[in-house]
Amino acid sequence: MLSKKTKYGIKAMAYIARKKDRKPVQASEISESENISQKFLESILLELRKSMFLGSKKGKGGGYYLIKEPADIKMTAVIRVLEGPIAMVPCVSLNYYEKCDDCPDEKTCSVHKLMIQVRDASLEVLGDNTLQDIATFDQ
Amino acid sequence: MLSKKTKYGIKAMAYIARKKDRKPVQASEISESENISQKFLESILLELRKSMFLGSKKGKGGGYYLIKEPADIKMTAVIRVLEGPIAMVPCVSLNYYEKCDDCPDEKTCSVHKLMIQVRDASLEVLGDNTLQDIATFDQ
DNA sequence: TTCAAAACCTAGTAAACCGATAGGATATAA
DNA sequence: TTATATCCTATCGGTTTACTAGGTTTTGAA
Repeated sequence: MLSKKTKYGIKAMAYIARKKDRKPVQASEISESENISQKFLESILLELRKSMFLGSKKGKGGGYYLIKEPADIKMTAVIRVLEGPIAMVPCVSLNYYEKCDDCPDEKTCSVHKLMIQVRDASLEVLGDNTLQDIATFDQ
Repeated sequence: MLSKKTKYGIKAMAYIARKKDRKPVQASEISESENISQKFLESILLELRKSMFLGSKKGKGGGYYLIKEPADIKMTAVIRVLEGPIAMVPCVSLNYYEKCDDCPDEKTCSVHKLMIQVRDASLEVLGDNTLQDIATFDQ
């Protein structure tokens, strides 16, 4: 299951991407428009800024803005930062690999075998989609 | 992330499927061979029996056995019973659908759009794989 | 120079979930 | 009758989740 944090984070980035001008967007505006608790959203936007997806400006007229073009932001990257591994099992994760305690041999593990396939399928979808793709309504 | 429950459940079913004869397999044997806490495994096997994947026999020489052929058990079914929805967001789930509180319109939701694709990709993999496929070592 | 608006930071917290464990009751084959 | 196995209920410590509270700091504009 996707956490609310990740869900809200994606929605927020999509909201910012949808704005034609590149002026900073305030957390309060996103919070209202997307029905997200403002304080919670603030912490998420902060994290996205620290992960170099967003820039920010303090004070009046400040807010958050995209650093890169929406078409250059892969959803794999966003999800990895907010949610963590894309794989459903650590022993199959490319970026967060961890050996299972119980499993003596990954090569003969039935779960491993299956989850590799699921990972690859998810990776393909999430790697193909950019923020641009999901932010736009048309098509 | 896949829960240990699901992981253990799949491993246990694969273990049972791998046995050539169809004699009941004891929880203790699976627990030892697959390094799973016996009590925890018991509860999982029980659940799998109640969900009509396994049959059981009590007393000496008892244990658990498959009701259907491994080739007829799709991994989608197993995962749905043990883990719940395959979709990463309830609003995209086929079997466990739930509307999001925050989302006024699914058709214009960027997360929805993306997660539909992920769901379909996962569904294809898990629907193609049967217990037979993942239990066998060869290939 | 003051004020208000915004991001930024730290801490806490209630509730749910997870991965077990405990302690038996019940059924069955030998 | 006994050992063996499933079956059942309850509990529990730890972690995570989804926030909330209560501020500090920076900045633009009046």
